[in-house]
Amino acid sequence: MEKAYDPSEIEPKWQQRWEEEGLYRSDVDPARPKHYALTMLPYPSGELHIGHWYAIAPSDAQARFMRMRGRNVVFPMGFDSFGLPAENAAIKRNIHPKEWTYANIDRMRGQLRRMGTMIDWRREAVSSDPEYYRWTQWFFLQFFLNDLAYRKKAAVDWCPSCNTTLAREQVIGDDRRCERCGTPVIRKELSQWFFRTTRYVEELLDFGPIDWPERVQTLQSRWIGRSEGANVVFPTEAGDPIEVFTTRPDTIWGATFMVLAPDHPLVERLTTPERKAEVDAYVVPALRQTDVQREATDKEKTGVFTGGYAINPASGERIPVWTADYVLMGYGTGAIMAVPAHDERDGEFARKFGLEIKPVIVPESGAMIDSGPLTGTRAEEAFDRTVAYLEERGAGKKAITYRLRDWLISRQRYWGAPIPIVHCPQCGPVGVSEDDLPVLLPDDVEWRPTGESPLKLHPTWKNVECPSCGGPAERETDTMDTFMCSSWYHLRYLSPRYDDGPFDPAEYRYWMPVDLYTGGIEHATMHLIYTRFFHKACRDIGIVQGDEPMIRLRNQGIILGEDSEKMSKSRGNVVAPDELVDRYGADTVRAYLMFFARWDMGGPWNSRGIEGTSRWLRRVWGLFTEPGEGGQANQETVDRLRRKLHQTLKQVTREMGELQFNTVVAALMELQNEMSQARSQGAAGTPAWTEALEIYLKMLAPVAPHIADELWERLGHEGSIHLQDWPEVDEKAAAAEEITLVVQVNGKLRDRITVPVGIADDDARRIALESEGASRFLEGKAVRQVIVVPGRLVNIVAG
RNA sequence: GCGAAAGUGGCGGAAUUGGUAUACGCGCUAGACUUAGGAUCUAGUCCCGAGAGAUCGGGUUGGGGGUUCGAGUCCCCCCUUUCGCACCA
Repeated sequence: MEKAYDPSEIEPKWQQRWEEEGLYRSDVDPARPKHYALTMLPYPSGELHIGHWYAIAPSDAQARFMRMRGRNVVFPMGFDSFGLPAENAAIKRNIHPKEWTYANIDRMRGQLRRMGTMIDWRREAVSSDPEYYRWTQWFFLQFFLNDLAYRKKAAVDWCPSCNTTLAREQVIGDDRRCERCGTPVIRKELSQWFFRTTRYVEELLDFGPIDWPERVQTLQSRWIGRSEGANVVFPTEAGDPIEVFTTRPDTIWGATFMVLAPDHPLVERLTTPERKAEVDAYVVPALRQTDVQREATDKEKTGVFTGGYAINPASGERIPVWTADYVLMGYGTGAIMAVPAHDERDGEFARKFGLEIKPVIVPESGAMIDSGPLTGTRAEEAFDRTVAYLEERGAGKKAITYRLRDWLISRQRYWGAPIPIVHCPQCGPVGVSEDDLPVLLPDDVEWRPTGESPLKLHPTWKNVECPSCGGPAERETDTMDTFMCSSWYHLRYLSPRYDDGPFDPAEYRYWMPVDLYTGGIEHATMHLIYTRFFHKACRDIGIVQGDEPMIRLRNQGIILGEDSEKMSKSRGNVVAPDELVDRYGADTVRAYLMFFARWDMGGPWNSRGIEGTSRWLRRVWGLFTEPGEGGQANQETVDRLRRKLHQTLKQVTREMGELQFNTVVAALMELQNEMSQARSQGAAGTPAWTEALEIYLKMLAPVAPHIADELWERLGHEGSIHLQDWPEVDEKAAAAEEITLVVQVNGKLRDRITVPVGIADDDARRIALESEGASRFLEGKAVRQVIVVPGRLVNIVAG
């Protein structure tokens, strides 16, 4: 009696053997076409959850498939290991962030090995390793030297009690209090480092060279937020002109007042002495709010009159200047011309405060009225003619504005890559010499909450000589945003221990760009814009080649809990992959994750559903280990087996390429059913049976790599199945000799007739008309038309 | 409010892109086999009606309308759910 399928026995065995044989090592090989399969690296939060499995295991299957298709595939892995959670966990558990992080990495690395992936662990990169962040710092220096990094003041949320900067998630409640001590936060201006992402806006909007989901393209486009319009200058009575951006310059004759953002520098200068008290009383609390709060649409409009007046450069009218929080300093010029007749928000504001509303556009036609010399201009010309008019008079010019702002990379945090800058009283900010990298993050810091950045409080760390003049100077004590680390990890994977640069150019030339990048949609606007920017910036500096880092992107969906709610510890609906692996084995978990839902959609977990996948793999095991029934198969059985086999191969080949994993597994289940049936009809022992067994295992190999290798060995093969070539479809075998011709009368199904595959249209038509099912419904009716769809159906139109 | 995606049996989902709706799996029903298991195997399982029966007829892809010989698929209107964005001038 053969042994039953026992994944707990075979899986560790094969994992060990793969490791010993170096089966998944991938090296540069110019003789073979490469395939760089990349999946987003995890944050070492503690342990791998089912969402990690969902992202990684099907990606691994696809990479394995590509490898069998003849590509030299690299599928690397690493950890995005800097970041705030390590500091929070450290404070909560009184353990050093480094210790916490590396313990988690060890644990998660072990879990990843149990998954049975083809990860080449020699290429592992960990972003908090000095040999990694040395190069993160190096990239910063390149940006600094090439005018892509600069410093400016920017507001942060600040807790005046803890005396520290708070990240967005550390500020809680509508009244915006510090999560630790409950003190209301204030906004504080600090000098911080920015990258010039805005230099690349236009190129970032071009998705032509890459195959990315529409959804991601839309999200990025909206995030970048390109608007065409005009900048127009309004003189003021106080002297300083106000510049505004408008997408509707053609409504300028209807601009009856202006609004400045509360933090606009001109608010103070335009405010008249008698209005000052009221303006101050409005502006100060307004600035404490977040943009999100200020931008809440359902909120009633508020604002105050500054007492100042501007001149509308088109109409020449004297119009009042207000300040209101519905105008944002961060967008456009931080000031607007208000056209209450044609802008909903301005209209609402004007009605509330009794300001003049002057229509200048005919609602139906869009033509301009009451607009001085341009009165009567048709809608199509309104924009261009108004801009030309304003340009002639030096009052404005065409302009494009973007929502996207430069990337703020400074973090007033400990657990991150130190910014490699020295502040010298004589020379200003000076880059650390490349030879002195990495600027090591010291371990001996006071990382408990003291109210200051740990690096600032370190007794000696920040004291250095200026790299330029040699005088006494201080290190920058801010660290870098972790998105900086994750913007280039795909490059470090190529040569994680390379010492002469961030990556080995030979490896780069062979492997880049990434051919398939998989990961969650949640990174659509941050990571995926930053990494594209990073690549383009590096291209212009001369570090990398090509316009885009990742050619094809695909997103997996989210697995919800069994209650259809988002998984969370507090809800108690978290699915633990380790328990599933203990019970069913990694192959079953992998296969079920590929089967239970469309991969790009995700959906609620079903703990009973996995039984079906488990059953299937046990049946597959039986197919290979139980002796076939006696008897001789007839030709029909053999033909049917081969037809199903090659049809399945064709489908699986196409769908693995398209990442349609659920139907791949369904097709393999169907073929297993067909093979069981063929065996009971005596097919075992025929050449077709042997062919079917081998092709079956090769198709199974990417999905369930352990059982496939085990059964491959039991078939008597030397060497791993994962080194085999993907089988070729035998089109002849796959082709059906007969088809089912569907007969419809007036579009309704009336009969099904088996006919030869290449049947002539006339014959199909005749057979359909004569069919029993159709003739029953044709009695007493005249046939008006017969539509023949070759190889499919005949529709008889009668009445 | 704007944008995107989705809505198919009791459930997860399939449908070669305009041509047999409900593949595959879960669950359920009945039976077989038992060394009684979280086992395995066989048959059945969209709804309604007729029939002892193999079958036969009708209906069905959130709702309504349209295009078409033919619509789950295309167009219009509406409803619901999920996810983004949210006063962007």
